[in-house]
Formats: sequence, C-alpha cells, structure tokens
Amino acid sequence: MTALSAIAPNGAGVSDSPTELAPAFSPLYQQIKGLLTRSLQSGEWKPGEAIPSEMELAGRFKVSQGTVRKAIDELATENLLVRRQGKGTFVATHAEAQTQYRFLRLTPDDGRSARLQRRLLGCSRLRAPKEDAQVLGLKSGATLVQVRRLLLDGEQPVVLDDIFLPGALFKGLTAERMRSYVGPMYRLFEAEFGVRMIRAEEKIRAVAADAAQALVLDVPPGAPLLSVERLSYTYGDRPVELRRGLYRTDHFHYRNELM
Amino acid sequence: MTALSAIAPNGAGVSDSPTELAPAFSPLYQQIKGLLTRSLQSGEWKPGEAIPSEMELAGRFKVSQGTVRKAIDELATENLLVRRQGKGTFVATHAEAQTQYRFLRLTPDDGRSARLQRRLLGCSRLRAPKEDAQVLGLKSGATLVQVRRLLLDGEQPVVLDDIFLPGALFKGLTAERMRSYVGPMYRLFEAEFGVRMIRAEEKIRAVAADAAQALVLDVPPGAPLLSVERLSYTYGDRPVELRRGLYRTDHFHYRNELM
DNA sequence: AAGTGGTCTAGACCACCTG
DNA sequence: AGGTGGTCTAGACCACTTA
Repeated sequence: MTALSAIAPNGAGVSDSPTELAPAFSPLYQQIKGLLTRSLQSGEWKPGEAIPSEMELAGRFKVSQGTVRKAIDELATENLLVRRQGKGTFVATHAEAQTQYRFLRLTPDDGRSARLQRRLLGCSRLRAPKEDAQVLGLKSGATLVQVRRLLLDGEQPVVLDDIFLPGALFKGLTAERMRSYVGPMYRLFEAEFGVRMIRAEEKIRAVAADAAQALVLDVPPGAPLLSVERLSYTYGDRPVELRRGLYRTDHFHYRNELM
Repeated sequence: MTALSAIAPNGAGVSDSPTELAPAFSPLYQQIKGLLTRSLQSGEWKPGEAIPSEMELAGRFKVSQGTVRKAIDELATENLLVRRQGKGTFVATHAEAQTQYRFLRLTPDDGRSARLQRRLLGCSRLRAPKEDAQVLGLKSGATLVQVRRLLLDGEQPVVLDDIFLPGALFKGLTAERMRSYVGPMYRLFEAEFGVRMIRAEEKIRAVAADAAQALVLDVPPGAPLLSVERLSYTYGDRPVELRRGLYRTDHFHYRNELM
C-alpha cells in the first residue's frame, strides 16, 4: 500500500467536525503534489534528472494518469519541474542557459544581452545580527557566510552585493571554490550544497551612494542607486539566502512584468 | 455549425508543408481560448459579468466540457477570467478590493496597509512625441491625453506620475470626470471607456529628483527617487497606456516576487 | 433541488523523441 | 517501434451556491 492509502477520500483524516476552519478537504492531486515535493526535497530526484513517467507514478500512487498529471502540471508552473514532450519530466535546475539568470532582472537599456562578469571581493563568516537571523529563520548569533561581489559589464561595475547564507547549510564554501566555478552561483549552490532556490522576494528602493559604495561602483558620492534586498526560498518555503544589492541604473534598468 | 468547423482537426488549414516553421498544430483548447478572448475583446461579456457555463460553451463549440475547461483554466491564470465555484466564471475586473491595486507594487516599510489618496494635478491633450507614439503603436503626432497626479499617504506625497493615453480611445476623459470618480483609475477606464488593462511591463531605475520634482514630492533636490516607467497592455497585447512615475522610497518600497 | 465549477477515471489517439 | 508527454472524450461523482 502506498502512503495515500492512509488518507481518506475526503481527506477526513484528522478533522471531521465541520465547525473547524481547517482545510477539511484536499483533492487527491494535491496530496500527490505533496508527495512529489517531498521526493524533491529529500533529494530522491536531483536537479536535472528525470523523474519517473506519469504512468509509473500513477501506478505507484494507485491513481489515474490524469491525477498525477494535474499534480505535475502545478509543480511545472511553479518551476519545480520541467516537462519535455517525448522525453520526460525533469527536476528544474539553474544550469540551463534559459533559466540561468532567472532572478537577475537587470537589463541593458539598449537591446544588448550583456553577460555580466563576476568579481569576488570577499568571503567571510560572521555571527548573524538579530535582524538578519530573524528573516532567515535562524537563532541570532548563528553563523552566516557573507560573500561580497561585484558584477561588471566589461570594465564598468554595475552591481555590488552582499550575499548572506546560513553557515550550517554551506559548510566548506570558500572564495577559492567560487572563483574556480564558472556559471551561476545558484547552480553551484544546488550542485554542491543541495540547496535549490525556488523563488524569491525583493524589496526595491532608491538610495544615495555613500563614499565607499561610490568608489567601488565608480560613481560620484550621492549618486542614485537601486537598492535591492532579496530573500530567497528553497523547497517548503524555507528562506535560505539574503542578498543586499546596489545596482547602477545609468545604463541598465530593472525590468518587471505585472500580471 | 460553429466557427470551429472551419478548422481542421490538425490545424492543417493554411500551411501543410512540413518544411515551414509555422505553428502547424494548434490544440482545440487553444482555438477555444482564442474564441473566448475574442468575445471578451468585443465586449460581448463585460467586466464583472458571468460568462456562459462550461457545459453551455461546450455545447456551443461542439467540444467536451474538459476542453472548454482547459481553455478557461488558462484564461483564469492569465487573470482574464475569475472562477467562482458554485456560482460561475466571471470576467475579471479592477473593481474588487482584492485586485484593485494589483499593479501598484508600493508597500509601506512597516506592515501598514496604506490607502494612498489621489490628487489630480493636470489633464491635457498633446501631440505624441515620436518615442511615446512608437511604444504605444501610434503615428507620431497622434493625440495623447496626459494626466498628472500625485498619490499621498495622508499629507505626505509618495508618488508623482504622468499617465499617457491614446486620445482616440479616451474621448471625453476630463479632469472633472476623474475627480468625481472614487476608486482605481483602471476601474474607470474599463467601465467608461471599455479599455481593460491586462498586464504591464515596468522599467525601474534610481534617479535624482530635479528642482520641480523635489518641490512637489517634498524632498531635497537631488534626493534619490524610484523612476518607474510602465507600459500597459489590453486584450490582444495591444499597448494602451504609458506611465512615468517617480516614487519616494524613504518609507515605502517596491515589492516584487521572483518565480 | 438544481445549477455551477472541481475532481477523478479509463481509454483513445496524437505529437515528439530516441534507439 | 516503443516510450514519453499532450490532447480529447464521456461519464461519474463531489463541493459549493442559490433559491
């Protein structure tokens, strides 16, 4: 029997009093979705790998193909899975060119497709300040890895940012390791540390460059910069990365689509 | 017979040579989606109204309910339709509280749910500059309506923006009409002019306030401001509104979700 | 009770990819 | 040719709303 057999058809398991405001009803495909997510989370299927076919999963879970399909559909629109007709369904990854810089919304004002270069300015450990610990769901004083870096368009600096990661999840992350790595950071994170970034929230403000920032970004002190604070989440909506970035927007802009 | 009867099952209508790179295959539900979109576009079903039930549409188009359902599903995720279990499927609108300020991404830094007040600073007609005409898909020199307004949080100005609309679509739009209207602009546009905003693209930059802007927004000249340029689209991906806004981000921030 | 959307099934067939 | 995802159907039943 599968894990599903324990769940009553109407999801009546725990709560059966209609006075409760609990979910009280969970469609089969949602339960399947949960099981699939758990397999992703546990690393049973790794980024880039194919998951079992719809038919096989249907057999495993003792439901029809259509039900599995609907579960996979939702995971695909959430960018956890990628469907490829004729080939299979794959665990999403930050490896492919298409999804590589999915989270970087900075675009050159002209149509160019600039590939920004990375320059590491520092990598150190520190005790998490109360506030940072809180947003990352850590105890204040927990160890953080801080990575400071610069992104350049040719010779011109464009982005200066600090990346904060829970030390417990990123043991062994060093400047050397990152310098020798070509490709997006998020690819390194998922491949080397098993932490895959799923979604992120950003808070954007306009700020004036202070003296130090101005120097690094090669702008006059007081120049307006875009401040971008990003909190990234992994499976199960667990926050695992905090970024504070400063973007020059004299030749680039942050593009966004509202839907 | 319905409009569908003219479409061969394999979409083989026009192009049948496999050497072409044309779509060459369009699922039934996509065709249904197109027909539904046309009905929305033509105003057959107005914002807020219910569209026919799935069964009725299935009968009209001579397809199964499941196929209609899939078409509606996609239109619902694109926010063109809203499903309400037990009641029906409705044309989306900017009227409801939930979707009212869907496009305004500005949020107070503390958790408050600030309701910004609108103050109209001007409303005039002008000939479209070449660039503006181009992004709006108009001939340069075409008439534009320009609306300048200020959004305030209590006494404090937060947003200053200019709205540019094609004059041909917004005949009779006056400052009086807008002043007497309570509720979101986009609600007025869809209710009074039949122009419904579906989605938008924004370009965001950090800029320094010039003297005039600083005065209106009550900040020192040179203060950093968020520049937000928005191009809004209606049915059929036709651009119909250009906005240039300046946001104070000393107590607010632009929030964004990356997925 | 009747009507609506929401779920689930079983089966057929199509489009795409690979060996 | 055989496997995978993608489409479509017909029918059953469930959940929610309204009258």
